[in-house]
Amino acid sequence: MVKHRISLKDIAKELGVSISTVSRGLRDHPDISDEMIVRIKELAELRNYSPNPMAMGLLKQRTRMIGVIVPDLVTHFFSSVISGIEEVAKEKGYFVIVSPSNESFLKEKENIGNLMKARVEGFIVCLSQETTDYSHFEQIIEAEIPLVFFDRVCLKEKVPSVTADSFEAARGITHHFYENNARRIAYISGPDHLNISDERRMGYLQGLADCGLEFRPEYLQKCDLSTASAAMATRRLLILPAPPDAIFGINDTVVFAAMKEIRNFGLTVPKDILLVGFTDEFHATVVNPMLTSVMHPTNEMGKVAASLFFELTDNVGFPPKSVELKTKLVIRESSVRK
Amino acid sequence: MVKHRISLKDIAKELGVSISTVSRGLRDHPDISDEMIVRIKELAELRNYSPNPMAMGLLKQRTRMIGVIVPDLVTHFFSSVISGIEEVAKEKGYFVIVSPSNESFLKEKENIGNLMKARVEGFIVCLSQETTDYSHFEQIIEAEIPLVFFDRVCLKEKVPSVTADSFEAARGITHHFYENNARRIAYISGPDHLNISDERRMGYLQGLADCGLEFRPEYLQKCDLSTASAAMATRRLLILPAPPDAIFGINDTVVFAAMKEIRNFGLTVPKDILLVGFTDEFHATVVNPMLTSVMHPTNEMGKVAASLFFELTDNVGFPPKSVELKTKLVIRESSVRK
DNA sequence: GAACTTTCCGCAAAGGTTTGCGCAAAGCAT
DNA sequence: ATGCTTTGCGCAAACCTTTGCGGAAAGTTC
Repeated sequence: MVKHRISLKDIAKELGVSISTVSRGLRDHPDISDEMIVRIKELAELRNYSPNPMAMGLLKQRTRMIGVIVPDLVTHFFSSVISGIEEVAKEKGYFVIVSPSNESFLKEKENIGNLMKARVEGFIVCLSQETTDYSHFEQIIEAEIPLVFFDRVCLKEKVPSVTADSFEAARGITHHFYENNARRIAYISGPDHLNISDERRMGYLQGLADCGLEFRPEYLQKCDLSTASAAMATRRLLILPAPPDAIFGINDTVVFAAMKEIRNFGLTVPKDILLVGFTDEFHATVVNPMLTSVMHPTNEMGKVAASLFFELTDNVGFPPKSVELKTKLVIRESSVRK
Repeated sequence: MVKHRISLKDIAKELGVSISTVSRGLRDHPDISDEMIVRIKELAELRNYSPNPMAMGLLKQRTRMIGVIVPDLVTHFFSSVISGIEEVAKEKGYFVIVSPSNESFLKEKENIGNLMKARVEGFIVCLSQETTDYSHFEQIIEAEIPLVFFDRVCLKEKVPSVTADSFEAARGITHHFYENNARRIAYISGPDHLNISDERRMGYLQGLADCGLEFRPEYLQKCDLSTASAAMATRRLLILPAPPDAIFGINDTVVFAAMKEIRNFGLTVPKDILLVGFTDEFHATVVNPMLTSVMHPTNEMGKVAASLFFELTDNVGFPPKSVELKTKLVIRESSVRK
């Protein structure tokens, strides 16, 4: 059992005053004399007093905790978004509890249930790839608990969100491929219901149309964001009679897996196939050749998500905002033909 | 403000019984009749009641939260360790609050201060690379709060810990290099005060001695675990009059940075330089050539750390345990010469 | 000197839950 | 009928902090 922690009662007893005097003294209440305030603060400091958040929480019905649900931990993308969230949250005196769903719908629901039980004051969420049923979010909305989505979002008419300009980014990639003499351009997508999959697919189609290229269904392959299924999607492209001469994937991890498969096939990047990813992970510059990728303003995404969150507590009843941040294509070796 | 949550009082009022009856009924107390228990549970379920953790916490001085401090989020290593911790913690009805220190001593201290304020029931910690002053941990020990270290550890005589067999692993790497005809073997270390740095260095030295190779100080370069300093350490090796023909690094991220530097230098792996890393990240199989690395039983490390944590609450006063887990060298292209 | 005002404290209720202990009613033994 | 035991509840204290409001003592005004 933990040693007894110092409470207002202990301070009060030692100073020979009441608990309410100590409580007010620590908060510079005008009813308390300056002399008394000094005595109280000095002793509190000496005794290493800090208020008990459970008592405060019980009284004010506040935990000062925000639940953040991400589908994956091990990417710079999410790490940087979380950093942005924490920066804004900390300014407001809030904790962030990160709960990875590991791309599992059931785990996502379970995490939300657990965080509800822990009485977090609200949620900032990026959907798992399996999530198509949003009823667990409807319950949060129903309970009037603040909720914000980022990157992979849903219920935009009810919940504020911050995303990236995926459509334009995918369109830009397709243009970039075309400008590097690629004519058989493929896209390895994720699950259809994810807004990022769909927006990138639409951008890809628009890009093809822009360049006067015909859409070929066999050049649009899906995977479930695992490296194994990404490898299989790549294989399906490579064994085509007229395999693609350029491929982009829904994120860098998918493209890393594609890169392995291309190499296993005895082909080389960029000579045989141009390659581009999304999210610009650290390893984009480690792999050989270095990977062209779409850089997201991830830290800003986190900050915007947290700002939207705090705006919610101030502005109940306003229509939810949707913020779209601009991305940038970082061109490296993998997508350039001399 | 959040809508009113259902409390025992509400259930009691609706059933026309007392709060203590409802409280006991929900817990199958023998003083409460079976009939009453059924009525109470049915209504609680219908009203979606869940106990308020702040009230419980105030009463029992428990938060059911464990603070987990890791130096870095974006590696499969830490992600998998955290998974192991969470698995055991969840079995015990506990939450895990993950606080990354981002390899910063000050951030580590701040995180601990914040988690103390949040009244987590204890800590499971992996040291930041900057940590040489352990007074913030001494304070935890002093307060009789459970504390366990993993991977990068300190205060082993006071605090239970779980590590990997770094000495044997480094020794094995050195042997492996030797068996692949490397004779100028280098090690890119981390900060000296980290046990993993030191143990791997000792294993390296032992391995050199085993193979009848002379230790050359210029083949032992240090970095601070950032990719920039890893690149510089690599450069210092490459510009030597007799540069190494094999290099291993303290972790995969360091080795990925080395890989880039070697390529920038116009050299190739493994033809010119054999390469090996630690922690066997996912990208070890993406990079070309695929990287040989030391695989750690990370999920088990997490489970052992959490088990040690819960043992602490049961067995106060016992000498702290030190568990060392076995690693495995996964041999791939980067360290094999035909 | 009396009446009124100001200063600077303290009491106790409240948040939600657990639990020691008390009590009324029913059951049982003599 | 009486006395004892068992059953099945309820009361209220406790955890820690904030805060509305009350009150004693000092200060001010007439």
